[in-house]
Amino acid sequence: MDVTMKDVAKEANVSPSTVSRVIAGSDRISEETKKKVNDAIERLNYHPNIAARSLTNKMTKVIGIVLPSEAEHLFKNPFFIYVMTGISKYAQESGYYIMYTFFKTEEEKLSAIQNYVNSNLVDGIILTTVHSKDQCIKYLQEKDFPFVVIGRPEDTKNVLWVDNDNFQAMYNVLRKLFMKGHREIAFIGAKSELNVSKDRLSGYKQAHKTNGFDIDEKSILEVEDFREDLGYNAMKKILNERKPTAVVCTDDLLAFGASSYLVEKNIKGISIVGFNNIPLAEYQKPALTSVDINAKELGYYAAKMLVDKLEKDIMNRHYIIETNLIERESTNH
Amino acid sequence: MDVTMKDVAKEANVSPSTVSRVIAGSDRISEETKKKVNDAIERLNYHPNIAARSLTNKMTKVIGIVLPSEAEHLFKNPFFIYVMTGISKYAQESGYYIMYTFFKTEEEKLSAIQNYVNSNLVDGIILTTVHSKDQCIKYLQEKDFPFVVIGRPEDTKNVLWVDNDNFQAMYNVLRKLFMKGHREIAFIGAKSELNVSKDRLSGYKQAHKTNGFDIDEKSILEVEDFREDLGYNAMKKILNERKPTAVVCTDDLLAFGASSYLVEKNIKGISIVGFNNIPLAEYQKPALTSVDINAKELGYYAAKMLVDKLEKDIMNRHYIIETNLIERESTNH
DNA sequence: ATGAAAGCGCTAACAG
DNA sequence: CTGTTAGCGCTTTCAT
Repeated sequence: MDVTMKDVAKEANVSPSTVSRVIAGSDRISEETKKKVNDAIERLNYHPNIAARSLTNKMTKVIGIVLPSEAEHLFKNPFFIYVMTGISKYAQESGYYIMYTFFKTEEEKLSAIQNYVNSNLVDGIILTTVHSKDQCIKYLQEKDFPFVVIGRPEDTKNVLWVDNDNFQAMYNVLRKLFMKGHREIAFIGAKSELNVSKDRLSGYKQAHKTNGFDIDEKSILEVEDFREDLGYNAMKKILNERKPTAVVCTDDLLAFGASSYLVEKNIKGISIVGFNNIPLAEYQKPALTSVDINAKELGYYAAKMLVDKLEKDIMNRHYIIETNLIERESTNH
Repeated sequence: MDVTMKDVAKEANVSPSTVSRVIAGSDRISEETKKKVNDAIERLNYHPNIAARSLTNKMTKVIGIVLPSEAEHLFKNPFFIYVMTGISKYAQESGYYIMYTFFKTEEEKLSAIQNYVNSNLVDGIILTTVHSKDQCIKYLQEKDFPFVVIGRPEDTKNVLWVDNDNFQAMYNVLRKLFMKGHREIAFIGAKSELNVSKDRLSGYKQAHKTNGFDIDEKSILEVEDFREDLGYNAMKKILNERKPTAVVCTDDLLAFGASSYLVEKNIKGISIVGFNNIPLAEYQKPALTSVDINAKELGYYAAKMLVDKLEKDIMNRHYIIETNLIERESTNH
C-alpha cells in the first residue's frame, strides 16, 4: 500500500496522531473529527501498516503454532487440522494472525520456537504436542515467553494448557458399557508412553475398581502405534484367550482394525468403541461408536488462553474440553 | 528481545550501518570487522527485529496461504496438510515464514486475501483452491499482488500455478487397464464442475478414443460429492446395468465405497482404482490401487514459484507435478 | 571500507 | 480534544 496515516491526516485536516487515536478507538475524540477521519480513511482506502505498528507497539498480533510433520497421525487423523481451524476461529474473532511451522524432530521443534521467539515475529506460541521432559516448554519458561500447550504437560506448574479429561472420558465409556450389562471389556491401546494413553488406561482401570469388577490383565493389549493392522492383530490375540462382550480402543484406527477382524470372522455380539471420532468412523460398517474429543475446541480455547494472557494478562491456568460419546451401530448390543 | 543492532555496534566498536552490512552479507567489508561483528552478535545473542526490517524493506518474508475450512474433504483427505507441509519445507529452506487463514465462503476467502494484501503483512499469497471465475484471482491481479494458485485456474493468463496433469494421469490409468486386457471400464466421479474432475473425465474419454474403444455413457457416473456412501451407491447402480471388469474413481473415498459394495455382495474380479492415494488406501481390504498426486510437491513448488517471483522476479508460469500410480491388491486381476 | 544521518509508518508522551 | 515531537530498529544513500 502507499497511503499512510499522514495522507489520511492531510485529507482530513488533522494531525497524524489524531488519526491514530481514531483508529485506536480513543474516547477523547469528538464525534465530528472521528467522522471526518473515518471518511478520509474510507475515501483513501487506508489500511494501517502492521510492521510499523509492531515496531512501536512491541507486539505483532501474530500467534505462532508448531506442528509435527512426521507423525503418521498427522495424515490419518485430522486432529491437527481441527486444532488449526479452532485456533483460526478464535484468532479471527480477536484480530490475530497465525503463523505455523512444521517440525520433524524435537530439535527442529526447539529451533523453530527459538526462531519465533528471537525474531520477535510472534507474540505467543501454541504447542500442539507435548513431550515428557519437553525442552521447548523449559526454553519458553526461561525466556518468559507466552505460550499455551495443547495436551497436559508433565509438569503443569506455570504453564497454560488445554486438554480433554481423558481419564474421565474413558471412565464414562466403561460406566456406560457396564450399565448396558457388559462385564468382560477388553482394552486396546497404543503408545503407552503418552499422557493421553496413560490417562485412558487409568480411566479403564478405575472404572473397573469403582464398579467392583476385577481387571483382567489378559484383556489389556497395548500395541506400538495407532494403526489399523495392529488393531486387527490385537483383536485376534485377545479372542485367542478371552471372549469379551465389548472392546474399547484408544484410537479409531485401532477400532477399525479390531472391527474388521470381527467382520471378517463373522463374529457377532461384540461392541466396539473408538476414540477421536474421525470422519471415517461414521462410514464404517458397522458405524463406529467413538469418543469425540472436540479438537476444534481444543484449538479455540488454546488461542483464547493465549490471547487472554497477551492482552489482559488473565491467567486461566487451563481449560478442560468436554468429550462426547457418539453412539453408533458398533455398540448396538 | 532487547539487544538491538546498536548494542552490537557498540560491542564491536563499529557503527550500526556496518553491522547491518555484515548481516546483509555485503562484500565491501573487511574480513576483520566482519569477524568482530559476528563475534559480537554471537556474544550478545543478537537477532534482527523482523518488524523493523520489514518497515524499511517493504517486505516481510512472509507467505500467506488461504485454506477452505468447510470442505468435508479437508478432514477426510490430508491433501491440504500435505500441501502445507510442502509449502513449509520450501519456506524453511528459503527463510520465509508462513501465515494461514481459513475461509468458509468465497466472500470470506476474498476478505481474508484483502486483509493480507492491505495489511502489508505478507509478500505473496498461495491459493489452495480455485473457483471458476475466481474473484480472488481477479482481485490479486488488479492489485498486482504476487500469488500462486494450486490447481489450474480457468484462465491461466498471467497467473502462476502448479498442478498435476489430471488428464494425463487418468489417461495413463486407462492405458494400463487396457493393456491388462480390460475392455469395460466404468467411471465414478464427483463434483463435475471442478477442473480436476473435468480433466480426469477427459482423460478417461480420450484414452478410449485413442485406443479405439467406444465410450459407454451408462458406464460413466457422476455423483455430487466425494463420499464413501455415494461411491457405494454408484457401484450398485452401475452393476444394475453393466458388468465392467474395472472401475476408475476420481477419488479414494468413492473407491472405498465402490469396493465395499463389491466386498459386501461378494463380487470378485472387478478391479478398482482410486485417486489421491490417501493413507487409508493401503489399509483397505483389498488394498486400494490409487493415483498419488504428490500433494506435498504441489505445495513445495507453489512456494518455490512464489519465492522465485518475489526475489528474482523469475516467472515460471507453471509447474506440472508428476502423479504416480500405486498398484495394490484392488487391481490384481 | 566505514560512519553519519535520514526515514520507513506508526504510537505515545507531553503540551496546550 | 488535538497537535508536536520523539523515537521503535533497521537499511541506505551520501560522505569520507
